[in-house]
This record gives sequence, structure tokens and C-alpha cells, in this order.
Amino acid sequence: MKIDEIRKKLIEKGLKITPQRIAILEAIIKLNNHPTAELILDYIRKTHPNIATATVYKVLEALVENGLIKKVQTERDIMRYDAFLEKHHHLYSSESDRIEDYLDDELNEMLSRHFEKKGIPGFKIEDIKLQIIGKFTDKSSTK
Amino acid sequence: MKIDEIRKKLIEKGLKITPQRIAILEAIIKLNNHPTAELILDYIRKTHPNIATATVYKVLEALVENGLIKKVQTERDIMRYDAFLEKHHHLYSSESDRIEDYLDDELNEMLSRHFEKKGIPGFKIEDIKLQIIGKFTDKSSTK
DNA sequence: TCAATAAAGGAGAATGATTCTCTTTTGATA
DNA sequence: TATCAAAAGAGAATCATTCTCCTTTATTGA
Ligand SMILES: [Mn+2]
Ligand SMILES: [Mn+2]
Ligand SMILES: [Zn+2]
Ligand SMILES: [Zn+2]
Repeated sequence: MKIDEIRKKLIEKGLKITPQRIAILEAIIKLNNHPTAELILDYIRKTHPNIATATVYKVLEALVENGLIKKVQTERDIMRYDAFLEKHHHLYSSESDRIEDYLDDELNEMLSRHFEKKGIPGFKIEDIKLQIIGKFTDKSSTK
Repeated sequence: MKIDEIRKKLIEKGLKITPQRIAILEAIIKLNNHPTAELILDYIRKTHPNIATATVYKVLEALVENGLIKKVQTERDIMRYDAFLEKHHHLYSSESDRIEDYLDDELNEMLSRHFEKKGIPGFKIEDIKLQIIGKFTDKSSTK
């Protein structure tokens, strides 16, 4: 997502285009792996040294409410943010708290078919998220 | 799970049997739907008026670490606890913050088969949890 | 271009769930 | 029944997040 796309999305949602909002969205995209508010703050302070903590939280909330980003929960008491908007699931290691995206259309179709056939009485499904918990085995972490 | 079962489990894990631990486990079981620490506290104070807040948190932590209960995350910044230990998934409504258990062996087998066939490079799967997000449509809540 | 103004940002205090520290009590063991 | 490590109690501390209040700014349309 480039700046122009970000601007367009903000306008679409009736949000004012501010340097802070653009910086925060860019930060999430750049930082990639589902950063915390604190990581975003640290990153942004390099170019916007005066941004307030509350601004970051308020912007994040506004972006979530307008569907420009998503919240991601983990086992820890710190919210994570995700600018990748295509339907996807997450690989998660509780040891390293690392989150990676997992895309699997075959899986999504399988789930759709399953729940279409076998509905859940008393419940209207809106979305299904898989938390795939385990350990990353690549070089950068044994966890 | 009855008191005797609880006692047995505590002994198995080398945990001392204390009135507080039994009360807290009983509370989670009795309260059922994935209570918060606060709800557990309120419930327990009826019979143990002097229990300390920190004790509840410490006991909950010990029970989680020893596999007697599980933590459940939601979109909110409050931990929920689950004494139902069989493999299951959760139905969740963000509006009401209600969590219900969802058991589906057919689904579990389907997922096992899928990931057995199609592994995830660089990742060793330990568990898969579905968060089924939507709205409850039964009498007790429209949410 | 500029004034009006609602929306957004800055600063720092407040909040609140959770954790920590320190002291006292208690369950398990022999 | 004494011993002692484990656990509980009390209350302060922590810290991610939210709130309040004031100032600044993006947008709009005259
Ligand atoms: Mn918190
Ligand atoms: Mn909190
Ligand atoms: Zn993601
Ligand atoms: Zn459950």
C-alpha cells in the first residue's frame, strides 16, 4: 500500500488526511509483523519526534473502526495491529510472541463448505479466524 | 468436575490443596461461560470474603501453568478463563463479549487431514484454535 | 486566498487489569 | 506436633491504554 492509496482510503472513509495518520499506517505496513502500539511509536518518533502516545492510540482506534487495519490478539496483554487486509489466518508462537500471516484459500473454502452444510444453531457466523499455534523452525528463531 | 476430582488433579500436579484453589476452580466451573478474574472474585467473596485479589490472579496463573484451566482471549483487554479442557473452539460475539464452546470432531479431523497433507514450511503446528465470530441468535441475547 | 469550524493532535493525568513485594499463614510431611 | 516451603493476604506498583482539556490543523466554501 502506497501513500496515495492510503490517502484515498482515508478520504473514502471521511477521515482527515494528517501526517500522523499517514505515518502510522506506513509504520504498520513497513514494520510488517503485526507491531504493537509501542513499536509503532518508536518507529514513528524517528520522523515525527513530537507525536503523542495518545495520538497513536487514537489513530489506531480510528483506523480499526474504519477497516483500514485490524487488531490481532495474542496470549499477552498487548494489542497488535495488522495492515494486511486480505482474509488470512495467523501462525503464532507463544514463546517468541511472533505472528506470521497464513493464507490458504483451499482451507477457507473447506471451512465455508463445512459450516454451510453444518450450521451452528443459535449462532450466525460472520467470520472464522484460525490461530495456528506452534513453533517457528526457520533460522531467525527456534521458537 | 467435582471437588474430589479437583483435589486429585491438584495433587497430581504437586500443588497444595488450599480452600482458595478449590474455590476458584469451582467458581470457574460453576460460572461456566469463561469468566473474568473479577467475576470469579465476586463469586468467591460470597463464601471466602477475605480472599485477596492477588491470590485469585496467582491461583489462576498456577492453574493455567499446570493445565487445569485455559486462558481465553477476546477483543477486550480482560483475560477470560476456561475450565473445559476437551479440545474445542469458541463462538464469540464482540458486541456482547459472550463466549460459547463449540465442539466439532468432524471439523477437527478435517483440519488434521488438511494440515497433515499440506504442512506449513518453517512451522511446527501444536494446536489449532478457531475463533468463530458472529452473533448469537437465541433468546438470551440478540448479539 | 482566507475565515470558520469541526476534527484531530499534544500533554500529561487517570484508569484498571494485572503483577509485585513483603509479611504472615498454612498444608504437607515425618 | 514441629518444621518449612509453598501459598495467601495486603496494598503498592506497573504499564498498556484511555481520558480530559487545551491547542492546532485540515477541510470547505465564500
Ligand atoms: Mn491490560
Ligand atoms: Mn490494562
Ligand atoms: Zn496478519
Ligand atoms: Zn471454552
